[in-house]
Amino acid sequence: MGRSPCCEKVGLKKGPWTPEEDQKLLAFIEQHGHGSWRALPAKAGLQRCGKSCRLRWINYLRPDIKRGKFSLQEEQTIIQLHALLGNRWSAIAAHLPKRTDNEIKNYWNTHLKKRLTKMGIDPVTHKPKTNPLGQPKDTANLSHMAQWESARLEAEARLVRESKLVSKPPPANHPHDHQLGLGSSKAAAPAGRPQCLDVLKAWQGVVSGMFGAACRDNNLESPTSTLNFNEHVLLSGPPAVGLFSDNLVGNSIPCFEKSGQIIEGTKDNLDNSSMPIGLHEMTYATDGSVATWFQDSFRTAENIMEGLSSDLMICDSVDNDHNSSIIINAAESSTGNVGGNFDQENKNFWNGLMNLVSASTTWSPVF
DNA sequence: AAAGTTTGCAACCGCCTTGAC
DNA sequence: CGTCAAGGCGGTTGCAAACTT
Repeated sequence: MGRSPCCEKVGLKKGPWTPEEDQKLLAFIEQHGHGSWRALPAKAGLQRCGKSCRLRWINYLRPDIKRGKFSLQEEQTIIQLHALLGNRWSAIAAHLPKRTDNEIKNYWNTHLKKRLTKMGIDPVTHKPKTNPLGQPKDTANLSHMAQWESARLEAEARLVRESKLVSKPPPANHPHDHQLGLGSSKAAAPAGRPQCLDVLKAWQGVVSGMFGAACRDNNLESPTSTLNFNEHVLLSGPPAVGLFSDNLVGNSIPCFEKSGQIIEGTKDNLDNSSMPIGLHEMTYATDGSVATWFQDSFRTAENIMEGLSSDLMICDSVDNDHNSSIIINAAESSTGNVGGNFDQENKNFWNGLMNLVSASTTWSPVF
């Protein structure tokens, strides 16, 4: 005994839609709206079940759909949200205007999941994969990943807490028009949970908590537990403090500006084996000895903290292949703790640095 | 050029939630 | 409160196109 079919399927067409069918459906909905999907096919003269019509409209025919390649920002958003929400595609789609849940799901399965796997990150847990001995494959990247993961868990806990306080959902922007975020219909929704929750904002709150007032006041875009710094633009607009790095596809490296003075940090500078940072020049290794560069950059940052507060860092990616988290690794280097845990001392350093930046500078990104 | 394999994605399937009664 | 229909969602499949051998 199986469940009875959702609609009478005898004689109904299945498979790819023809242009004629598309035209019929489009014309009918434009004229009458869809109303009841079950009743629509007969009215529109289609030999399809209502469910099929609905899917075709939602995923393909709607006029407000953006098709084609996903931008880097969209990719980042998907990965970030997936880290927070898991396979709640409709909730993820709610944060990506003009993209359908089906398209996002397909893109995840065919592109992003593979990319994370290639980077040694489990796309399900968003944690570094382990070898048969239970050790992470890439210990150098473990510490900050662990921290992201910690922040992610904190974000989820925060979501739950906040969800008990929020009662007024923001307007939905997705054609499915259902609850967002953790409100997915398949989620185990606790009583009083809001219908819509901006998980990215909640996440940003956690990140700002981690990185101090500078981040908190400057609307930083949030990293996820899954990715390294150099996949993120942790800056959204002036006044701001920036961490900037090259991304996976090797885009040119942004510069920073303070009081009209452009701080050079372009690819050309890097290619010339030096990276001017404010009044300080940070050298780096071109031969792949990134750790050395981290230490150098950290010393520079440390010097800044000790008295040169008028001008501040920030770092950049040296080598795409290393996918490294500059600041955290630099902080680790400061304590001889490279590859180890990002401990309280490092956190204190980081928070102090960011507070200093916040107090003394106003930076603007220059692209 | 042909055969085999992989990839990308549209569409389907079945389960779940919601709302009306 | 229970039942049922409809819609929504996520997992999976099927197939065409692209790629490799």
